[in-house]
Amino acid sequence: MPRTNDEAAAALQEYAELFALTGGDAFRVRSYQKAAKAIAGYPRDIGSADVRQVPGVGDAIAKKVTEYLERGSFRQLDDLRSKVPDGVRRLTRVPTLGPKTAMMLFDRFQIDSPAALAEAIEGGRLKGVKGMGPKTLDNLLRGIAQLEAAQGKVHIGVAMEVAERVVESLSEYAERIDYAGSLRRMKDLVGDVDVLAVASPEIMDRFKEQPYVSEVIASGRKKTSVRTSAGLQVDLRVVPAESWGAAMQYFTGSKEHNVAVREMAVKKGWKLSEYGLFDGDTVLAAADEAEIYTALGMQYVPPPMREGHGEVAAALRGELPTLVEISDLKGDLHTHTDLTDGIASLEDMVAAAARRGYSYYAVTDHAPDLAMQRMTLDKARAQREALRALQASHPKMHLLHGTELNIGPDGSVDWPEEILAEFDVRVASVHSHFQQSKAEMTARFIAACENPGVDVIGHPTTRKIGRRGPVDADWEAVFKAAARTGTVMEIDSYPDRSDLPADLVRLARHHGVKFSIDSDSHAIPHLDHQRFGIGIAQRAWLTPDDVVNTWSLTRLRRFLKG
DNA sequence: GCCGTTTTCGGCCCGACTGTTTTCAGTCG
Repeated sequence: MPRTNDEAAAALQEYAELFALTGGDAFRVRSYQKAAKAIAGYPRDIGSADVRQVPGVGDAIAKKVTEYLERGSFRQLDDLRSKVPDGVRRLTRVPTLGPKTAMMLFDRFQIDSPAALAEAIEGGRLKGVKGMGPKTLDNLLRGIAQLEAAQGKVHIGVAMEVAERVVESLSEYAERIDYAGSLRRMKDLVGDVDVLAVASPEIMDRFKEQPYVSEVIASGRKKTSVRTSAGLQVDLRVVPAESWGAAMQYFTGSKEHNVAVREMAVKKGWKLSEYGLFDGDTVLAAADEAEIYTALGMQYVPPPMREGHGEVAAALRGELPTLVEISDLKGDLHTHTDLTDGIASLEDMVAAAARRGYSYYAVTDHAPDLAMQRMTLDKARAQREALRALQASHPKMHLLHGTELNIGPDGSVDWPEEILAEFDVRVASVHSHFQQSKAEMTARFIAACENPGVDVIGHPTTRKIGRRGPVDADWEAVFKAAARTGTVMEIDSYPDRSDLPADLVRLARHHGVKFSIDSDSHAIPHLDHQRFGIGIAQRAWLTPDDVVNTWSLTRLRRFLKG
């Protein structure tokens, strides 16, 4: 993963936001955003490639990026950063609060954080302000509450990038090094990153020197805690080589899982700690994590299952399911191209998918009802022809032409059944009217499931971590409808979506629903995101049989409607 | 600020919803 690209893209995105906040031209804002997106999704490292090759990057942006690569910022960004307090930018994170309102709140009321805004609303300071009626204020308060719910945590995509970077940057100083904690359990929200190392204490100094470290919180011989530039806390612990496995077991958690495992040890008259499994002074297991589970007479419990949801009892009975693995996936059923809001061409996306060794691959660009995408039936059909023509160059991978439909407020989708029948895969997703009542939303999803032209419900809860909460629906009723109609529920692997989340996957599976683990790729690097979807699936104890895109194409086609 | 098979200027992703307004600004996907 080209990290330089992500960082440069983040700087440009920040610049776009600041530029918008200070009343900059909207078309230029869009240019910066477009370039940021293109750089983030560019398959080559812009540190070594010419950034001008990236579509949407011209002379002016290339100059900014070049300066950023040299010194970690650029002049115009520094200027705007000094003009706009950080808190104003944070204000725009509140749903329904955009740049105009944020700037007004700062200029007129010196409000510079979501917390200050909540205080001002509750104190009645904004009563009677033009454009700020009771409903608006109420919505803002709810938005702030939502924001605070995820506070201090980041989604797995951010945490994984930090963790992998820490591990990579320190591996030359360590005999062993790996991340543990909730990230290893593949939780969708991560509060901090735990890294364990077998190394000499000098690794702590090397750690503190890393460019991604913005603040050292605490530092000793055994443990150092830092905050990274992404705002995430990382704890590095040096552990003895002979207790590596026990330390991984202990620091991977969860607390509930560890309590249950330790109880097993106690029942046998043994003791389990981060240093090993002991019978008195005798070491029964310590260096190897799996041996600890074996010594306790149970199956090895994969980290995503370690949540205290009965996995210890199941492992003792030898009844843990065989979890779906990334290598089981035979394809991807939800991806985009630059025909709509993706940034890579059909040819490039298909070629990248082929390199992954898939047996099948569906292109599912947006359907017309999402007006901004300017999709038409003619364009979709032309894309289908182009895809069929590409098939000859990819003899090992079956190309499927799909679409991502929009589920309207009443549950209907973009096209009538006879048009839907032309597509190989029909994903249908909610992209509007997020505020519907629970009853309306439930009826909406059920109607979509009952549509014979809908195969998969895409990113069902429509949440965006840190930005938008899930829609309200009676999921039990929706899943029953999905199971009854043979409608697949998607596990959208895009890390800020992680949707369905694991608890809902578990509920859906209980009702007999099948799943597809899709990347929802909008650029070539996004194809990698399926690993996050696999994490969700494993947390929900899914087996390959539960996941339709582990199946052969023949079985998949038989299962899909129409 | 970017871009070009109407190419160096003049467009650029469009339309709908929400809450407010009395005709529309702001926000979103």
